[in-house]
Amino acid sequence: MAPKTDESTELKIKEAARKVFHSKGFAGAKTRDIAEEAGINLALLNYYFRSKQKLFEIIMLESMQQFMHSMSGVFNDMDSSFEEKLELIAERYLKLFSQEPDLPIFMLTELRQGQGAEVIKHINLRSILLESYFVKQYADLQAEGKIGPMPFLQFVLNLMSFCVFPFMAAPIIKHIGGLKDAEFTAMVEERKRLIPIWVQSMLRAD
Amino acid sequence: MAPKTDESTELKIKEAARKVFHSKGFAGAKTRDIAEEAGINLALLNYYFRSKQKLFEIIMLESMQQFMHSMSGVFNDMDSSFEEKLELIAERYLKLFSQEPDLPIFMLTELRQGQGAEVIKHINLRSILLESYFVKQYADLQAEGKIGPMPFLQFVLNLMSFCVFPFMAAPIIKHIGGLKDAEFTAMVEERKRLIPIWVQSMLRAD
DNA sequence: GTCTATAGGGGGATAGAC
DNA sequence: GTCTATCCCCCTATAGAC
Repeated sequence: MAPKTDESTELKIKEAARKVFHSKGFAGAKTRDIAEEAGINLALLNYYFRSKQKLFEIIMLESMQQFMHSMSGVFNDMDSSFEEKLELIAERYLKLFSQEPDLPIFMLTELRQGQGAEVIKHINLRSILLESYFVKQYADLQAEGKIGPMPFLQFVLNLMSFCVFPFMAAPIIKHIGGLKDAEFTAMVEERKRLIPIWVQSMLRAD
Repeated sequence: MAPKTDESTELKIKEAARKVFHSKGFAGAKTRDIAEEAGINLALLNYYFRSKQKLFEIIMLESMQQFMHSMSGVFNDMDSSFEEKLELIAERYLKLFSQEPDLPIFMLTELRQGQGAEVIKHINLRSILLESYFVKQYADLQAEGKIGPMPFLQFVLNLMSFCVFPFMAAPIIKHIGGLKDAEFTAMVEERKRLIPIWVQSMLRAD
């Protein structure tokens, strides 16, 4: 076993903070919960990250980057077609959210309340999305008349909602559908295949 | 000015609690905020509703019922066709969420954390949805081969996500799209028209 | 019913020993 | 760098006057 260095402790705390913040949100998370989850003392948390607020901002920023990193790679890949990108996006996001099921609702909740509202400004989300190669491919297809006139914003909104919503609504879905975890996973798996098909049919609809 | 009766005060408090809980969630909401919002003293809140927890459960239950009341009426209407129901659902939900933009994320967040998890069991969501006339119409259309084999659960999931997601992601959407409130409203308005079209095209896709 | 005042506890942060 | 002990504020809830 390696000796406990600064960095390993810092990582343990961040990992614990991520878990607790994601599942309980900023207001619901207690620094004592985080310390316990990390297997360290409360005082040590403040030694590494001056305050709960600072720690939160780091977690929030990294969560956001994790979210976007999955995206930007695909969005700017010059070697994949538009159709292939649809498959890649569904594949990647559903996989990410299967591993981090609390991530979507955490981010949307905190962005809407005061806590994360600042973070969004420090990130060039807009340019990543609207100046990507994906947008160009979309515009080209529209110019060629191969897809309908749906505004890109509506299109991305729909694509994202297909990926994100099942995880946000997971408790209700399991309850209504009477699904066990394995069946829920199977449903998500099926969506990986269907989302690109659905999206394409919508693009040709109006 | 009418004299302040019991009921008017109780209503004022509930109204204030709804606002504060919806925007901040259970953990983030402070009883002092609610009292101030209601224009009454903190002690009075506990006089009417023994505790924050009890008050929350009432708000949660009523929010859920509000959500489902919009739904069940349409779902069991014998006089409207399947296609008409799609239009009614989009129309009603987008209108509801335009008035109560915090409602979706509030409910999904609280259902996923401990607070609202119990409430879901006291409501026959499952029967309302899965035993509705809407389901029967869906099954009939499938039997006649007029729509594809998409499982009803996936279908409802998609329909709901179309309505709900724009409001949950509103801050990001406004930021990315550079939309002012009026433009956001216009986008939602356009979705009222487009959602039924999109859904129908998906149903014929696979 | 409605208020003021306050008890009681929980949670964030720090002092200081090791 | 890590711990124990503790401060202190804020929040929920109640006691008691009106």
